[in-house]
Amino acid sequence: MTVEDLSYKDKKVISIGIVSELTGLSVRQIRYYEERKLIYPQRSSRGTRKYSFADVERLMEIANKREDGVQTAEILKDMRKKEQRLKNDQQLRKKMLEGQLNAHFKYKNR
Amino acid sequence: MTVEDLSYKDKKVISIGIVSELTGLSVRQIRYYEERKLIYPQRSSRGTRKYSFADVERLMEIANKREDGVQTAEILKDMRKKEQRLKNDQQLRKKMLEGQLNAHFKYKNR
DNA sequence: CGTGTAAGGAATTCTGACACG
DNA sequence: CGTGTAAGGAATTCTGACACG
Repeated sequence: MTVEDLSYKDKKVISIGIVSELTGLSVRQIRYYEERKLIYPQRSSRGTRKYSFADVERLMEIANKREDGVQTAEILKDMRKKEQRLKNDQQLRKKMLEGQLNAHFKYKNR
Repeated sequence: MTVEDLSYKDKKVISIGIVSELTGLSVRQIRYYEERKLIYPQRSSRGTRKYSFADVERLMEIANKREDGVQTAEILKDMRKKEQRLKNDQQLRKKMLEGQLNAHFKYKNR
């Protein structure tokens, strides 16, 4: 996946009506999930909401959980946990890389 | 690039207003280029045009050529030539692959 | 809590046409 | 040829609120 492709996934260009078609959710539901901090659309100059493909996928996950009876507050907690795990993983990888670099320079410079 | 990423680039989900912002072209210009067969948006259920990121990139190419004074008829010809070259290349590659396979089986089976 | 709906206003989109050149 | 614009209508989007539960 190139940098350009990433920008496709995260570029906020889809209007709420299309998102509704794509996800099967009503526009009312989509706006409500925003109110509950589950999703963050961008606003265009005149105030209409714009979503990315990543947002659409996130909304589909939310829809699945809601169908299983999970409340929005619960979904929010799960998402925050997931993000935390991701951050921890990234820090761990960073630390391991630093360790390798240190070991490398110890051997090389002495 | 995975199959999913391809679908992002080619999925027609962007309304003409956003395309106008993204490309700097007026909606009048975008509709006109469609009239001249340079671009093929999809129509939603109620008739509004929907564009993909690939369409947006194509429109930016068109904009560049128009700035250089190239007429739409000329741009259309160039695009058709380009597509033809692409097809020829693909056929050539296919033929070469077939040749390799033939050579392979000749040695193996006799 | 989560979602539907009617309300009123603003902005978008569509088509066919006239204008300029 | 390529683009702007006014025209009239239809559909979208927005917000705050009431309703149900």
